[in-house]
Amino acid sequence: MPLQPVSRRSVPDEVFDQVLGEVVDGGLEAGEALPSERRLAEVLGVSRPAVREALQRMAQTRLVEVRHGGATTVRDFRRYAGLDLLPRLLVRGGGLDATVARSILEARLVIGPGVAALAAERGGPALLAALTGAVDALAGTEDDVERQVHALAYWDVVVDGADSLAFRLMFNSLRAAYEPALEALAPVMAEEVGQVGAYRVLTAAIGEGDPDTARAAAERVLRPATTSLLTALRALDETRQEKR
Amino acid sequence: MPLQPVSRRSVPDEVFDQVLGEVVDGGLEAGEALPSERRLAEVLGVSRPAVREALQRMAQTRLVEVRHGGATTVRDFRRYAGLDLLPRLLVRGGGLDATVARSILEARLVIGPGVAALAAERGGPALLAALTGAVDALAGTEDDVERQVHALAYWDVVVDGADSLAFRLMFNSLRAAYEPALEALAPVMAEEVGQVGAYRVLTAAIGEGDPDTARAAAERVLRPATTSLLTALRALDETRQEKR
DNA sequence: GTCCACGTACTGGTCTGACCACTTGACCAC
DNA sequence: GTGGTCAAGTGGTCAGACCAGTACGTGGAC
Repeated sequence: MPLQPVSRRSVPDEVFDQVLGEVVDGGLEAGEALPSERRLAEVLGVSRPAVREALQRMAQTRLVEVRHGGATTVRDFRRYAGLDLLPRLLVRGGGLDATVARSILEARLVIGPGVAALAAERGGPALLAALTGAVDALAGTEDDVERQVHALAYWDVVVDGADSLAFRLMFNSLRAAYEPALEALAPVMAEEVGQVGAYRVLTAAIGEGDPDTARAAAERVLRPATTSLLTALRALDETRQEKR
Repeated sequence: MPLQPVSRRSVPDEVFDQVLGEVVDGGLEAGEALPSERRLAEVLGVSRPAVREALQRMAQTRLVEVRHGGATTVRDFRRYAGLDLLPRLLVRGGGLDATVARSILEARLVIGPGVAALAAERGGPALLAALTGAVDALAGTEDDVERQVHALAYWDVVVDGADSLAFRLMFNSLRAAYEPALEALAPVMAEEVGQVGAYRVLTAAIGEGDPDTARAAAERVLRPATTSLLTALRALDETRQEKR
């Protein structure tokens, strides 16, 4: 049995999550005013510093605007929130949000080839060696979860090779959304991470230093699973429509 | 003279910025331990809650790891930080960081066409109308700063049309990095935002609903300025090399 | 009557000091 | 060695106080 570290949620964490939930799940509309810190503290049965900490974190994420002397108001997260909010929006309301999942798949399909092209442009022998190592690790296991971990590590190397901070940070944010669901996604991602051959082709293309070839190879890695997942999501959506 | 709202930096803000600076500008390496909250409070001459608030915000950004009972340690921001850190990294150390600026331009060139393609796929007459309105606004001014604002608003509409939360959040993060420097960038961006014709072509392509045409049109909008800016950045870099 | 100044009652901002909960590492008994 | 114990240091939380800024009603000046 894989023992898990016990999770100890702090009081401000709890408050943060509750307020966040109200904001992203629609309990509080944009422009609406939050209760005062004192009032919130009273209602939630915690101290004011705890509430304060949570609200400051909300402000940092651009989800609320706090004005000294005035009320703290909710901002439109669709308009202002950053990519770091993605994990939270993906699991909105219990299960995965199909719309959000779709958007992540689409984004991946756009960004992956772009990063691969940059990596091909900039990478040298060292990058090729690192990629080869990563793909060997991928080939060395049969377990779907492990394969996903190795595939993620592979892309990590690609992003490093692209030598782009913007893409690196994007990748970090996307990974933060992806990793928690990694085990649950094992069955649906098996198709993709099992294609060791496609990864080898991509590796060779990047190694050759030709951006266009690398772009195409990356698309060949990502496209199949993306398409079938999008189809599955659409079917799911239609099922839901019928239920109404 | 354009009066600016006075900036009232709060104490935790100040602490946050200082610690953030230490972390991203290399004063503190990844893995290193921060001074204790009490010690930091003493050294900075502020109360412990103020320090605490700042550190919690650092933790939220995945820049430090705080462990109850143990020391707070610095994490590797290149590996864990999200896209929301981009603005801060762009202006590292006084001026713009050329490497980071380059990466943003490259990312823009990858994402813009991708978003345009999605918008073409999904948008209807309403999107076309909104885009036309945005491009008309762009055409209606000669001022380079205003043009940039309108171009940004235009892309905002495109992103809306793509109906993708992931791209929307990415756009928000990138805009947060771009907007503060908007005025400073007016001269170098003039070339791009002055090409009203290219925007009209893009608008028409999206309106027609053909993803590939839209992708190509978006690239024609973004490519020229991207290329010349990248060249300029490279030249800048070489100048700096020679100075050494 | 209209308008503006002002006071009041609220909001968030900050501090102090205390105590609890947890981790670490040294020490000690086995 | 192994495991238990304890003290010291760390973050976690709280209560209460006071400062600083904003919103709004009320009054007086015109």
